[in-house]
Parts: sequence; structure tokens; C-alpha cells
Amino acid sequence: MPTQIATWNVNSLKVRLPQVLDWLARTGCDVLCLQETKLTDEKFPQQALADAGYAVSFSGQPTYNGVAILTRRDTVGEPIDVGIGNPHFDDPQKRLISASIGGIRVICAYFPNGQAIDSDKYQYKLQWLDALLTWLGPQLGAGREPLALLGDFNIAPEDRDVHDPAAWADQVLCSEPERARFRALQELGLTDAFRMFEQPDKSYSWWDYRQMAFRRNRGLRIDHILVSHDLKDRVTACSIDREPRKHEQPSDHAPVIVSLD
DNA sequence: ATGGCCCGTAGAACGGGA
Repeated sequence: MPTQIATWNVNSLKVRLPQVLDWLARTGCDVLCLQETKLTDEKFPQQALADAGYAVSFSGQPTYNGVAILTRRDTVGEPIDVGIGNPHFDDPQKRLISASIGGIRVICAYFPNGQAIDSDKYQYKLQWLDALLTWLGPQLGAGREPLALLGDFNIAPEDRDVHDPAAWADQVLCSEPERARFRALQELGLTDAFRMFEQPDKSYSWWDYRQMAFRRNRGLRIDHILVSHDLKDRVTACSIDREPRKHEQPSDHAPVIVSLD
């Protein structure tokens, strides 16, 4: 039976919970990584998700950030060895949660946005990325558990991932230092599952709420699923599900899903 | 024309997102 693993920046799980429940019911997804839950742990909707058949692992804070992994109990069982954060980077911002699920190390990540090239937040983003590389390197060595890194990377890896490359050139999300770090992740042995397959031109995962950007398909592909070498051999499909972006009160991001045999 | 929208938290013509 194939396994589906997905990532979705929901931009508030409080607002988007009904859409998440609908989406899980529609897709039967086995593992869903969420970003920007924007909920403290006390307010995490554990019961509603448990009632839907999902185990929940989460790490939140007030107002900003917040990540979670939902695990479908009847197909892949319980998550084990749940970890929060990166031991190489002391970070009050809740951006990383990881768990072993059905023999796969799943890392759910909400990469910093960076705001603007000349801001302190951009320097924080680069440091966060360097620490991620330091942490992941040893986890991708021979004999390690197959690994998937999923989330909102806040990086458009190439110009084809950008609706207007000239306008975005050297801007945050597209700058060369960020793209170099994305390539460094690939050099560690991670493969962009989406690019393993022929895809429609102008495939994006995020569209601004303003200016009817979704209708005009003015977007960026910044949500990604990267898989280790041994997992790559099991990948049969990868796609962006644009459906939820069409709903009333949508997240500005669409889910990305990978199928494994 | 450098803003437009959406969210949480306030109780703001706000900060942050991307």
C-alpha cells in the first residue's frame, strides 16, 4: 500500500482546521507536516485530529511560527523518537519538529522568511540554514534511517520556480546565498522530489493574497519535499495540490504531496 | 504610486508574512 507524505503551511491552524480535516478525509494522507500553526501547545486541536484518526506531535508558541506532524494511526502507526528543534541552534522560534514514522525519519521545517536582504532577519535565516546543514549531514550518512525533509523552505531554488524572475532577482527567497544553501542540502544527498518528475510549467506552492495573485498564477515554489537516496528509490509521484487554495478563506500556501511505494 | 491581503494579538492606522 502506498504511503503519502505531505507538507502544508496552513497560516493558522485555528482558522484552517476545518480545511485540514477535509483535506485529510479526501486524501487519506498518512503523514502531514504543518507549518505556521500559530498556536500555543495548550490550544493545539488534539481531540479533533485524534477523532479523525491522527496522532499529533507539535511545537508551538504564541502568534508566530509553530510546526506539527500528523500521523495516521491505522496505516503507519505511532510516531516515535519525536524531537523538537535543532541541537546545533538554540532558537526560541518553533520551526522544527521531527519523528520516526514507519521507518522514515520525517523532519517538518518552517524555514525563516528573512524579510529583506538587508535585515537582521536575513542574517538569522542564513545562520538557521547553516545550522540545519550541520545537523542534517550526519543524519544522511550510510546506514542511517531513510529521511524526508518537508516544509516551507522560504526559498525558490531556481528561476523556473518564480513567476517573475526579474522582479524577484536577488530578493529574499531568491537570493544566491539562500539558493546556495538549498543546493548544499542537495549535495548532502537530498533530492527535490517534485523535480524527479515532469511537471507543468509555472508550478508554484505559494501565491500572495493580494492582487488576485492566485488567479493570475503569480506565485513561487517555496514548499518542498526533499528525500534521502534510499527513499528516492521509493518515490512514485510528487505534486502540488492547488485545490485548497481555491476555497473560501484559504491558506496562501498549497499542500505538496509525495507518494512512496 | 513600494500598497493592495490575511492572521494573531491587541484593543494599533501594528508586526510579520512572502
